[in-house]
Amino acid sequence: MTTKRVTLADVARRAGLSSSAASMILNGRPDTRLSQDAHDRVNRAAAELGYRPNVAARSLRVDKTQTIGFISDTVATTRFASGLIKGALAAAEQAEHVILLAETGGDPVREAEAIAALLDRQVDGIVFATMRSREVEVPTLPGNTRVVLLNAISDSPSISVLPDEERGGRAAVSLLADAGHREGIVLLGHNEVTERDLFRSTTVARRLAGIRAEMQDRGLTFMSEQSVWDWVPNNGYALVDALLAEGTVPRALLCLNDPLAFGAYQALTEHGYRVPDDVSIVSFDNDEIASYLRPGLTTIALPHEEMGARAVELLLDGSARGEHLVQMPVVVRDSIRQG
Amino acid sequence: MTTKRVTLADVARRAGLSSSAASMILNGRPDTRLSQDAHDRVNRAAAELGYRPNVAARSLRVDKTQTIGFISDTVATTRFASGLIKGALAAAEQAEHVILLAETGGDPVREAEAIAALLDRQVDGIVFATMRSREVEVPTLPGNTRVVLLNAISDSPSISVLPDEERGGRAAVSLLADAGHREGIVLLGHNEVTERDLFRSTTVARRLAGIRAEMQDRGLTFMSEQSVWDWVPNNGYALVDALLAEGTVPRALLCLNDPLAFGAYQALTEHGYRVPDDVSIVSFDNDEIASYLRPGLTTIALPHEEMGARAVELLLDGSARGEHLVQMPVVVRDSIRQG
DNA sequence: GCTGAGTGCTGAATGGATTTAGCATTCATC
DNA sequence: GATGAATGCTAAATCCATTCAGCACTCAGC
Repeated sequence: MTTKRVTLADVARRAGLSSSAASMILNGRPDTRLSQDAHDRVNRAAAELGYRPNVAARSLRVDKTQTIGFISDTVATTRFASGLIKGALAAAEQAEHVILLAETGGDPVREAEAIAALLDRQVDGIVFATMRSREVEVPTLPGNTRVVLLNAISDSPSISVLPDEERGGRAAVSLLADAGHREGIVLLGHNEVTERDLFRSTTVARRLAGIRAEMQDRGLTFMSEQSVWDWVPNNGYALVDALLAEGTVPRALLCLNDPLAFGAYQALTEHGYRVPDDVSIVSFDNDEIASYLRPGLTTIALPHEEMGARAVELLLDGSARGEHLVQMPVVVRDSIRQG
Repeated sequence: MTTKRVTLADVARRAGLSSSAASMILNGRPDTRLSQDAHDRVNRAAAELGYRPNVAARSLRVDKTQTIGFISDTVATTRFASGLIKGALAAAEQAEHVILLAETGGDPVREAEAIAALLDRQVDGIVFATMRSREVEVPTLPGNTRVVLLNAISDSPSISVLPDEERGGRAAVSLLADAGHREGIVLLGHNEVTERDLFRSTTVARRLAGIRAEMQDRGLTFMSEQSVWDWVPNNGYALVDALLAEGTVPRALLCLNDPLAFGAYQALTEHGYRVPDDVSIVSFDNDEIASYLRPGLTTIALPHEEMGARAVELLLDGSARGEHLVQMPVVVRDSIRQG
C-alpha cells in the first residue's frame, strides 16, 4: 500500500550512473556528451520503475512549477464561468500544465488571500477572470509571474482576452436587418449608466456600441429602448408585458442577453403573440436556455471555452501583449422570421 | 519589480536567531523551549518582511502540500458540476488548502494522466467527482493519498458523498400528496434500465426507489409512467404533448428533473392548460430554469455546494469512512396547486 | 612522449523549510 | 562545589532534482 515514490536516485542506481547523468538524460539536455548507451539505460530504468519527477523538488531548483493559477470572482452560477474554466483546463492540459483554482466572490480580501496562496505554490502565472467584464487593477506580483486578464481590462499595460462584443453587437443587428426588419425594433436591456462609463462592464458598453453603429450604418432606429439594470427573465417579462399592455407591439426584439429574451418569450406567449411569426427575437450569450426555448432562440454566443483556452495560451506564450478579441459565434435557431 | 521572495533564513537573520528556531516558532511547535522574547522577535520579523513559506520547499520535507486534487468528468455544462467545485473551493479555503482541478471528460486515459499530474504535485488527497453518479473503480494511489468519491460509489471500501435521493424522492411524493393529489399523478422520466441496475446512475435508482416507497406507503399509484432516456426539455415536451393529444390529462406531474418539467410546461401551455390550476408539477435538481419558469417550479434541490464542501471536509478529516448522504432541500415555488 | 583537445561522466553545491541530536549555560540540590 | 536537570538555542542532515565545475581517460599531432 505505502508504495514509496521512485526517485531520480533510484533510476540512476538501476542504470548504473550518477543522478546527474540521469537528470540530464531525462530532461533531454542538448549539449550533453553522454553516450547513447547511457541514454538507453537511463530511459529503460525510468520506464521500468515508472519514474515521475517530484515537481516540488524540481520547482525548488528551477523556477517553474508547470502550474497555472486561475482566479475567478465567480465559479458557479453561470455557464460562462465554468466554460472559461473548462477552456483553460483544456489548454493547460495540452501544455502539460495544471490549474490551481481559486474563487474570490469579488471580495478584495479573498482575492489577496487567493493570490498569496497561489504564489506560495509558485505558480508560473495567473489568469484573472471576471464574470462581468470590468476594469480591474492588476495586483503587483513578483517579477516572473505573468498575468492574463480574462474578460477584464486594465489601465496598466497587460494582456487581456475579451469577446469581440463590437462585432457581436453588429452581428445581432445584421441578423434582424437581413431578415427584412426595418421598423418596430425594440432594444431590451440598454442601460444608461453602463453605456456611459465602465462601472459595470466594458463588454456591455462595446456590445451596445456595436449595435448602435450597425443600426446607424443601415439607417435604422429603434422603435423603443427599454432600459433595465438586472438582466433576468422577470425583468424581460415585465418590460415586454408593459409594452404590450400599452399597445406597443414590436416586430423584433433585440435582447441584451438570453434570460431577458426568455422573459420576453413568456410575456409574448401570454399575450397571444407568436415567435417568430409575430415577433422576431435575437439576443446574446447562448445560455443553455436558448436551446430549451420553443422555438429555439437565435443568439450571439459568448465563446467561453475558447476564451479560457486563449488566456492560458497567452499566459504560456511569453511574447504576448495587449488585448485579444475572440469572435462571438452567431448561433442561428428559429426565433427570427425568415423572408 | 523582480522582488526576491523572503525566505525563512531572512527572517531568522533579522530576528538574530537560527532558522531552526524561526521554523519552530512560526510553526507553533508545542514542546519547544524557546523564550518568549525569541517568539516575539521572530514573529515581528516575519510580519515586517511579509514572510510566506515556500510550499515547494516545505512539501519536499514533510509530505503535505496543502493541496487537494479535484478530478471531475465534466466541469462545465451543468450547474451541478460547478456547484460541486464551488463548494469544494469554499471548504478548501476554510482549511487553508488549495484546489488543483482536472477534467477527464469520462475518458480513462485522460483520467490516468490527470491522476499522474496531480500526484506529481504531491496532492494530499483527491476528490473524484462524477456528474452522473455511477459506480467507479477507485484507482490505486500511493499509500498516503486519500480519496473521496463525490456523487459516485464504489465496491471497494471508500468514502463517498451522495445526495440523499431516497428521502428526496419521498419528499417529492409527499409534496403532491399533502397538497391533496391522489389521482391522476403521472411519472415523467422513469426508465427501466436505470431502475434495474447501476448502469447509468445509482442516484436515479435511489430517487425512484424513494418515490415508489412513498407512493406505496400512502396507498397511491401512478396514472401513467412515461419512460424516457434523455432528460431534456424536448423529451418532456414530446411526452406530455403525446399524453394530452391522446386525451390523458394528468392532475399532477412528477418529473425526474427540471429540464423535463420545463418541456412539460411548454406542452401544457400550448394545449391551454395552466400550472398549477390544472396541473401541478414537482421535479428535481433546482436548476436555474426552475426559478425562470412562470409560475416558479417547485423542486427537490441537488445540494451541489454542500456536497462539494462535504467531500473536502471528509478528505481532510482523516477518520471518515463510508457513505455520507447530504439532504436534498425542498424548494417550494408555485407549481403545486394548494388546497 | 608530451601537449592540448575532446569525450564521458561524477561530485558537490543549490534551492528553502523541517527536524533531530546535541552544545552551552544556568539553576537547584545535597 | 560537584552533579544532574532544566533551559535556550544551533548545526547539520534531510527531502529530491538540477547544474556547474571539473576529473579521468582517450586520441591526434608533432
